[in-house]
Amino acid sequence: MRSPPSTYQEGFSVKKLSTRQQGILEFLESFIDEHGYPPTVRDIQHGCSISSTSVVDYNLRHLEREGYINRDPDVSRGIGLTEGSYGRRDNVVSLPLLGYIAAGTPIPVPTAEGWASTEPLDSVDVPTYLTGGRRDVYALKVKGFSMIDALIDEGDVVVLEPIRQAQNNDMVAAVLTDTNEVTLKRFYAEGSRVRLQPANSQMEPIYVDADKVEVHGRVVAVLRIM
Amino acid sequence: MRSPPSTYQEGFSVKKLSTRQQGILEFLESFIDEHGYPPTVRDIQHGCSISSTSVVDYNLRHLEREGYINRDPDVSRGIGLTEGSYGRRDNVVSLPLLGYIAAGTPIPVPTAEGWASTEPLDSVDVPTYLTGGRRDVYALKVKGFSMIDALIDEGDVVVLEPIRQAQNNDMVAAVLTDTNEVTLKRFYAEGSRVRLQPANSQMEPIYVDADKVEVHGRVVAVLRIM
DNA sequence: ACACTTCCCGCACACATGTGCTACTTCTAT
DNA sequence: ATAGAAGTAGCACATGTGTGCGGGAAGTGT
Repeated sequence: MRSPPSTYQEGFSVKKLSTRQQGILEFLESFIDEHGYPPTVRDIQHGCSISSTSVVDYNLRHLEREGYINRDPDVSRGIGLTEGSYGRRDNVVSLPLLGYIAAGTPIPVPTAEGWASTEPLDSVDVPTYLTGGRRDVYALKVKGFSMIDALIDEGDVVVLEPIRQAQNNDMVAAVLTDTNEVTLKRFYAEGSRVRLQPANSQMEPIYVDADKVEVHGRVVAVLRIM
Repeated sequence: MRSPPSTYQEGFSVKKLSTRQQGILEFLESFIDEHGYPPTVRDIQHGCSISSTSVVDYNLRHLEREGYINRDPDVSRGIGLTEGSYGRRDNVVSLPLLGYIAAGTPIPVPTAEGWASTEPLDSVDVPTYLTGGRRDVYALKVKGFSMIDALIDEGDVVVLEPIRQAQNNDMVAAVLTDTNEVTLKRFYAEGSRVRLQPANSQMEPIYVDADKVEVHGRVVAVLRIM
């Protein structure tokens, strides 16, 4: 929200904003938040202790050129934050929390279809940049400590995109059909069998026949509250 | 969204809206959605094919009296939908992304005060349940792979609450003042010295004098995009 | 028919508000 | 130093915009 459009993933190519521009941006945000409509140039002037409307205009032009805001010319209060405020609900998506997943102590898979047809226990709001705009994404809560090897701890929430066919190196929720165990591992297809690789070199990979494994989803994000 | 505020419960007092008022309400909604700011009386006039501004005003008064909208008198575009559109961002908060943190390769701490006075590089929207409503929370991006032992991977974003005094077992961002290294570890006070404990039993803890350590923040959440 | 309410119309006043103009200050690089 | 760029200041003009006023049209009950 504070950065020009696309930069988040890459690191940040943020052109520096002057203190005043930063201040205007913050004022803009809180004003809209408080009033429900954008401020006028003079609102900004007084709110930011600026002595002239033209200075506000000058800096607003700057902010628009840098992509922080949109302006509608000749329209009173015609200022909008680019990613902001109004569209912000679009930056959050509510995911169904379908159940628990663990490695060591297997949890029975509710239905043959996996969690897909399960009633959600709860729901979690996550920012869209975590899901990358994918559809039908769901969340599972990690139970037990046996998946520390995958950098995932008890209580973590994993966000999964439902897939049937994994690519190598994907971290997947896989069901071993003969034992009905479900586990989070990295996936590697090796001929007729599949290697399920922990992330910790201290632990041994699991090898199973390809037809004994069902991939239910691929982990796209992890959330941990400590 | 279409029903008047509190009166609805009681039953009756719902005065029916005229077609025109219904239309104005819908126009209001779509206009705000499209432009990011409320319409003027004249915008409504043209948008709803009304021949006079006073008619719009008349109906707006009506809508306000019935509780469908709020108006700020003498303020251009000072119209707001009561239940609407604006107040639903309470479940997301925008945190400043203040910089990087790593264990192995120490990164110079910008100022003696830590990141507190640093210009944010970017910002990250996170759901409020991750911060637990704490104030002054900030985010750091993890650089380098040397913190896998703490279940934290390269590129993860850690959310920190600024604290000066850590409790045992807290995961903290700690600065070793003599080498100016900053690291994420679990914190244990042991007499006059401090043990900074990795989460991996394969790795040795760091022992330092208590006065050689500055705790800057406590990790309250971790985000990982895979 | 009558009064009465609700709703509509056109207009115009007063102020709100975006923007252009000119001049001045501060910063920055040569 | 010095020139150019970036930022600040004050003002004024044209237009945007909320609101009030007199009056008309349409429904409603008696």
